[in-house]
Amino acid sequence: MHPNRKMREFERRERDILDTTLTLLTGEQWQTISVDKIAQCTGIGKGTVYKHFDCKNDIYAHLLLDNYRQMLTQLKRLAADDHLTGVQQIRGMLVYTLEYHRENVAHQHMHLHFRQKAFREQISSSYLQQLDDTEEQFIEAFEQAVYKGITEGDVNPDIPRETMMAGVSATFEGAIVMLQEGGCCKQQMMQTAEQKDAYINHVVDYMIAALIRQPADKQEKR
Amino acid sequence: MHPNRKMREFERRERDILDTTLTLLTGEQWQTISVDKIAQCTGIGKGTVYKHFDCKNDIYAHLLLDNYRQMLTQLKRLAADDHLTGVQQIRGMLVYTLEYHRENVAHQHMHLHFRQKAFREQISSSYLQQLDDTEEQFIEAFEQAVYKGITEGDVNPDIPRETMMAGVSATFEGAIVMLQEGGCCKQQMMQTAEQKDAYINHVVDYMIAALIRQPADKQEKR
DNA sequence: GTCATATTGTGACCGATGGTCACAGAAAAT
DNA sequence: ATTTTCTGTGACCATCGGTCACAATATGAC
Repeated sequence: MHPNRKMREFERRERDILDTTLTLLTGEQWQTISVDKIAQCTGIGKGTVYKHFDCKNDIYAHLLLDNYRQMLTQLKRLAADDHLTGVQQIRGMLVYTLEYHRENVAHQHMHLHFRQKAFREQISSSYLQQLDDTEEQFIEAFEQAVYKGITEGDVNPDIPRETMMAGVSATFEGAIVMLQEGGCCKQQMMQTAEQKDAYINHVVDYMIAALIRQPADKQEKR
Repeated sequence: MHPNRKMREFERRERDILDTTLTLLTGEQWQTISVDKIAQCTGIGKGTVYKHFDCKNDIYAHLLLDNYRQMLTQLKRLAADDHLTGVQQIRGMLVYTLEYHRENVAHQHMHLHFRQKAFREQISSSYLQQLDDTEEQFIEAFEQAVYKGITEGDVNPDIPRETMMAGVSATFEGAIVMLQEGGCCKQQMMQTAEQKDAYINHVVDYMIAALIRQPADKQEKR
């Protein structure tokens, strides 16, 4: 009983650290939050934090992983919903994920941090692998919906899979970058929630259109 | 004569700092390069560096600006080339810029750094403005080519400008992220130059096709 | 209840880093 | 030759991520 209780307390402590960090992240940037501050706000010593995480960025990685898993659950739910057509599933996935990023600025920053080589190289390999695995599952869920769309005759089956995935994932990744407030040159373009919503709709329309369009080589004259 | 000579030496010194930094960047990441190291490798004192740049990241911003301007020159050259159709100009611009990122890993990292809110908030406002201005000019050159493509009947004029630019810029921005080695989940997908080249071609095809395709709403059934 | 042992939390400490500034030394002016 | 101006410098500071010897607490034996 006792060792079990200990373990639960240890895990509760870890949750505390993560929750505290999340709270701090609503008010300031990751870079300005020191480990000492996290420890103090959690009400523990700095050394204790390092009993739970190997390095500062592992805390960040853990939070990101939590978010990824939450999103993945929703994506899988969409993929399993047979009331929807493939294209509707695709649209639902894209809109859900982009809106998630829009609503959760801290997550936006985490995601972009994760794309930095230096960050990926520093976090524990365990976190790196889990994060990559989860992203892989995003893609699988998406491709499943695409396949459904093809069998239903909506998605164009002639688009090479590489071209399609290269385009869609790039557009998606870029949209997250562009959704940042002041994250791009046209600062005034992405301030209000309405503007961001409009942007999400445009970009999703663009991606959907790319999936259902006729093959490009019949139209383009080089 | 003397004050002039002084000024020239001062500027030469600045070039030295930048060149040294660029050299160091081929071997290690920006985060692991200390200002002290830059100063020592340039053969000057650390304090002198801060006579030229207000903060460490300003050096990075200056290098990025140099690259942006170099690219802009080429884009403008393409936009002014009347031997090319609008679509050819568009393709040239996209391929050139993406290949520039592919060949210049240091620039890739600079560009992604620039997308981070923390970085944009720290660098001098002068650099921020110049960088944003230059990006704005990228878009102008691109839109000029698109307009040419429309008048030539290749680019679909019915695509709402917002949808088009939202999609293209997102795809473009995302492609840069994806081009990173180990920058995304499928590590093995983007290692060799051939793979990256193939990726660039796919993603450019995708973007071009998006510009010349028929309006989406006539195809999609919601 | 007491002592011995094991486990876990802690904050002083370390090395490194970005940034500052008083001052030395060179150049210009007189 | 002397004063004045200006520029380069590195010692210095504050901060931060990370470590570890030790303290505090829990566990177990008798």
